[in-house]
Amino acid sequence: MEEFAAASGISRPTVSKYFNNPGSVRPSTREKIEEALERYDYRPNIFAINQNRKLTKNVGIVVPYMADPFFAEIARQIERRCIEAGFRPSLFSAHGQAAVEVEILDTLRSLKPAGVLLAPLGRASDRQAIEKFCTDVPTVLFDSNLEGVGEAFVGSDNFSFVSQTMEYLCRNGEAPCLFEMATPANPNANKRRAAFIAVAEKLGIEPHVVKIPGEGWAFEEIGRNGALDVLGRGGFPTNTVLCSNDRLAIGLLSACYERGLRVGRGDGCALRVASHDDHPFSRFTCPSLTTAAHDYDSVSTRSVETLMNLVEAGGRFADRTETLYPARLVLRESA
Amino acid sequence: MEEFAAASGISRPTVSKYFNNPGSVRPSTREKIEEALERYDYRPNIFAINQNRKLTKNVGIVVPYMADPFFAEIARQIERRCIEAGFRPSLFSAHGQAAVEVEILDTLRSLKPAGVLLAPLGRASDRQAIEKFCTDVPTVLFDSNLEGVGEAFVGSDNFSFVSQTMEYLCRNGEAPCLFEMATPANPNANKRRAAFIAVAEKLGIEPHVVKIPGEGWAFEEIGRNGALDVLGRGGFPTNTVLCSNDRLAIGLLSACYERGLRVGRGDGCALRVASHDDHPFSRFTCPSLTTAAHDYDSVSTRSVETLMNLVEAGGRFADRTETLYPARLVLRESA
DNA sequence: CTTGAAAATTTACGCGCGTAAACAAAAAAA
DNA sequence: TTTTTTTGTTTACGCGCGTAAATTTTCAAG
Repeated sequence: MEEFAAASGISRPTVSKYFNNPGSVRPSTREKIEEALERYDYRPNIFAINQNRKLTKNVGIVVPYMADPFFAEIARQIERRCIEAGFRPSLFSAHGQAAVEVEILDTLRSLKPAGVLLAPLGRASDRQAIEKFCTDVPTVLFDSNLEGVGEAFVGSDNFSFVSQTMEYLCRNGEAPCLFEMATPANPNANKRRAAFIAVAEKLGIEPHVVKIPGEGWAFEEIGRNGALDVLGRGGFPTNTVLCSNDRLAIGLLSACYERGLRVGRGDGCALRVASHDDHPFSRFTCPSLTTAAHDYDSVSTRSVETLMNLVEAGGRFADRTETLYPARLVLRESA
Repeated sequence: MEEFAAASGISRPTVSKYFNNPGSVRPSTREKIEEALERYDYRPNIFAINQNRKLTKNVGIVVPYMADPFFAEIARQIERRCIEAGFRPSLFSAHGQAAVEVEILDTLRSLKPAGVLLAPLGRASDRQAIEKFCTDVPTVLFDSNLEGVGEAFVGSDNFSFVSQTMEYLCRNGEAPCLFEMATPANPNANKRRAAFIAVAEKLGIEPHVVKIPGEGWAFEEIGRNGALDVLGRGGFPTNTVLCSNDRLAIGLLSACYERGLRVGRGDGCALRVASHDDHPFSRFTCPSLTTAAHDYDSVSTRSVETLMNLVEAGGRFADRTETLYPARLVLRESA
């Protein structure tokens, strides 16, 4: 930087100031620096920068399971918005394992990030470890909420998801039963079940819940095996099934196809199937899946905005806010 | 570190040596340090470390499209192996965009990584930018090869993929046509077409290639639209279709379902469909997809091994090696 | 033209560690 | 025990930058 400053005819501290915030120097000197920047391709050493700055421009993004395209997509959007905001995001996936999640938080700590956007594993998470982390590093939770943990939460309104799919299904046919994992990994699943029961009560229908066994994040496999089992034992209690999430539904549809059970809302169909999330592959299932879509855009935008505000506020909010976005019903062929 | 060294009763340079390589100090002093490490939870500052080390322990992992679970999975495996080897991997996705790929390489440069594992976008890549990068940073290419770029390549043997699926299909029914994008993003697609033609010649069958339009990485959508188009114009030239990759096949199966075309090898089936990659969702398509599986394990292991050797060799190999792993045929219901 | 604020410059320090050199101590070999 | 080798210690420097204080220059307003 010493040499580069000499070459541009500006003093090093001013050049340093420029790289911190190009707008903080006089336009004439800014031009001089940027001219020199085109002649020599100098770039400040990121390690030296981060060593001296009290607050780095790093942010961590942690998702529970990157092999789920839903998380890949939301991570992508969040990543870009962070870059646009002038930060350097680092992306991590817990790969469905709590131990890895803790490991990531440890790695993150040493990166001294200005803030972290964390979508926790949920039930499986080491809650204590995450709480501890959040007291050290300004953290915004997204997608999946851990009550009271982190400075804020941004996610989807599970009640909106379930009420929309249920009302649609009830309007056009038999009331649905809920198809879900017995011990869901994700807290959203619990909220969806609660919403299912509440909405059923409101609509005056009986809340059948079909619980299937399984652990981990191989939801398609779990959904498929569970559905094969249910179908083998006499089938579902209703001719309409509402899946807790799309990945379970993908497994269910695969099982129905294998059993020769026609899914859809037309004549000759034995079962209607709907779900939640609008997984990127839901358009390509057979039949295509009627589902409730996340507002990816709002969630990612708001998550990043919230984190930026948090950073500016010095890492703490007076009180923990929860922002929930409603679903958008996507009608396709399965129901 | 000064304080920690004092607390452990060892000099700072020795403690520094310990963190560089715990085995490089005498067992008795190692014990002392690790004892102190349990009392105080000291961790060296990563930025200060990287600033001073000539060679960092960082490695970059770059994939073309993280929302493809295939890449998410292989990235996961590579990531873990790097950690096991004592390195600090950073994961990046080009999200299908060449500009982002170049941006990533720029970011990577400033991380001064010991090495980089790069799965390039392929045809869309800015070849010059990548070549330039590879002269600056020791790089091993994986999954998709750019001839002559990087110090080594590790991937799958496309000929093995195609010959296995074709021989299987021809043994049990009509010879297949190849279903592929007109301008494939990935160089593997070109190798697979070449293999298709070569194997067809060997088997004495006519090499029908059905090319469909489309750009980008939304393969399912492209496959679906292409297939709908083909089916609308009188269908495929044969009753057996070999897709260039599973994601196209997922789109094709979706189109067939919509058109009421029964896919499979049994009676009453109009079409057999097979493919390549063994995409994580291929087990859950309707019908489940017969395909050729990558040897994930070997590719990821070998990629990391190769990079480690490269780093030890000082960043250059005498000659560029290409390691190809054969496919494993996975028989399911679609063919 | 004067005045005062805004912006640059000069000078200087320190971040937390790697690393080299010279030396002392401990362990292994003779 | 003595010699050799290995391992630690002491001392010292520098990496590339952020940042603070004191000073000077620049620019806009009066």
